[in-house]
Amino acid sequence: MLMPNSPITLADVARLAGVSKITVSKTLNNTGRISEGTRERVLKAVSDLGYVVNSAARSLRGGKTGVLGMVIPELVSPYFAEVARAAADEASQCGFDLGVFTTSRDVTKERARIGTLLGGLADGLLVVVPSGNEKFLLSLERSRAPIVLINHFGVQTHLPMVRADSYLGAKAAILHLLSLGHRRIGFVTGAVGSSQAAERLRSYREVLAAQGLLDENLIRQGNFTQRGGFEAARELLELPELPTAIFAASDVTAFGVIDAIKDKGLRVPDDISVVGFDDIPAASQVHPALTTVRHPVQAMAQAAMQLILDAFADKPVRDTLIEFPSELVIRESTKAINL
Amino acid sequence: MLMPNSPITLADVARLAGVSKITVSKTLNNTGRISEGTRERVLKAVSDLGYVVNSAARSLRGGKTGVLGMVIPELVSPYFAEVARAAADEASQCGFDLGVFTTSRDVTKERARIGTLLGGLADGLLVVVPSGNEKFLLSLERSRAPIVLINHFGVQTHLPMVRADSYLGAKAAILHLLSLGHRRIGFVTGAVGSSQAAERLRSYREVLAAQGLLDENLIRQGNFTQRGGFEAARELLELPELPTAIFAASDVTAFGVIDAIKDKGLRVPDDISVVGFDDIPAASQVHPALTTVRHPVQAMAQAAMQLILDAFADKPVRDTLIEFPSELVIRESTKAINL
DNA sequence: TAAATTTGGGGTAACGATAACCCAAACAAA
DNA sequence: TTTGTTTGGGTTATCGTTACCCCAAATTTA
Repeated sequence: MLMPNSPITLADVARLAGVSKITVSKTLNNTGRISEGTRERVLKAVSDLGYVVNSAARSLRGGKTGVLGMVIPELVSPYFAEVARAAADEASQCGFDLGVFTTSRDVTKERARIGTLLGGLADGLLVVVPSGNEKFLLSLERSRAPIVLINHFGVQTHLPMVRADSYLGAKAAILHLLSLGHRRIGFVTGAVGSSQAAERLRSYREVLAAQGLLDENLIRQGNFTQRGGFEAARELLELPELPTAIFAASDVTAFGVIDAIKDKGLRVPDDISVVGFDDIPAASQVHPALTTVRHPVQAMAQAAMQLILDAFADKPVRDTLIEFPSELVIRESTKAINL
Repeated sequence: MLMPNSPITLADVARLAGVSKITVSKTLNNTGRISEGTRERVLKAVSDLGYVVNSAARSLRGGKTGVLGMVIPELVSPYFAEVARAAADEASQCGFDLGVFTTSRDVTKERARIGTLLGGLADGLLVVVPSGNEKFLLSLERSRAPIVLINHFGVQTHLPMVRADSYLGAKAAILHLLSLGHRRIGFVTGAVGSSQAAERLRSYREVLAAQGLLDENLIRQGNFTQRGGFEAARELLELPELPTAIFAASDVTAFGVIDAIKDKGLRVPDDISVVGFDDIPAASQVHPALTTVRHPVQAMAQAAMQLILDAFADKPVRDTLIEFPSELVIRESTKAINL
């Protein structure tokens, strides 16, 4: 109502309501005894003035801000976006706001961002695949605020972690293709340096090698992008003997693979079956709907939130590792081989 | 090094360095005169202890947190993800961190979130399409922290805004299709209630009506999802006389449309041309690459950041409205009509 | 030599909210 | 009437940082 630059404080509310600051604070936080009449006057004053608590002050005093931070490499990748969404949902359920901060895979930024958040802006932190070195993680372990690592496969740490399995999920996908009669199964890898991508590739190699079906020539480098999948698949499709199925290290990669197959005039799954990984929302919306391996991001987010809450409650969480199995979701992009 | 629960403060650093808190503060902020020797001792102590400034305290004192907040309906939508990415990039360039908060299109949440952020956690706010009512926006206008509205088309406000045009962009797309000889042009709308979707539809109607080509039967309801586009397109493809082109209100919708066309055994663009809207990253990565209307999100983010910086510098920004033209990007999904 | 300036650094208070404690008044019990 | 208890609410101190002001020593200037 007055100056645009006049932040409204407890004192303003107290003055208008004719009580002390403490009474206002107690009213808003439901601590202490307040008579009904006073409570109403206070609430009216709060509403009239449009007062909102200053989280910085509350945090400084030792209280909570009600904000959790999430540090994530990027948002444009559907998988990360989905992880962020799940975490925000869970946080919201638990009465927290989730602020998502991207690092653009830049270690310095990652570190700076986390430092800022820990510096009183957030009550806790969800850190997705930090590339951080050991010293950095050590410094995180010392932090006052609870921290949970998500999908971390790097250096050892005592910080609690939540992970999704990649190895067994990939294995299930390959076994599915084998059971459909496929023998020449191509693979488009994920980005170099991704530990999850490495796990998926390892699984592919081991399962096929065990069957005597491993052909290194059927492995092509992707990068988790659609274009990467497209180009890798195009190479596979120029082989003298075509693969009858292609396993892509991510759903987005699989979309590129499907594009390439269709571009070549072939059909999915009639000519070539395709399996993805992640089960991003789009996977079930494309045509043919994508057979893929689902990372249980919702369950992971739930577990991560629980760890945060446990830490708030001073339960011991150090060295906790919760790993979720991934699950094969069979849709329309895979089919028994044509005889 | 010591207790895990011992946040390190200026006082700790000061003690180790053998100086006062103020000297440490001055050193870190480059204010005041500090001798070279003292500076080095302080910096060493900071590094040894792993000190990070407590942003809450700094904010309370009247300083900046270095964090900007962005409030956005959701993250899973590629368009919003792209807007968030652009904003984060720009913020980063200007030395800020950007925390992204989703509202899940829930007005209460939106309001609560913004309140929290304004309460000392963020120095400024980028608010994307708030569904807020007038009273709420009024309360935002009173805020101490700078706020910029992005793509807001709702109730009037004095808050500075950055927008992307939808009307002219859609017009350019339709004119493009007309110039290619298309006369039966289908339209798949966006979500009900989206002001941008409404603009695009209005443009479609007006341009085609002006040519005497408007056929309400060629308009189908979408919802900005791929499935929505798929189903709407399937309806269009069952018309006795097929459209030769389909304009989708978003790229994601267009992907669904393309799926439906291919599913029907038809080809894009040979049988039916498709145009999207937004130019999300995937648009250029699919095959055929999507002809679409680009929203200049990077430029918008840049303008929004500039407004925030201007507000910091006490320049007047009230009632500023910056509108960016959208731009037709012609790729492979459109083609002259077959004769 | 005395006065003025610079250099380097510290003391104090304040930002806004709240936990812990305290204090009146009103009422009940003995 | 006296003591004890509840009710309703205020006082004080504190979180970590920094703006403002002050002070002592060193150096320069008159």
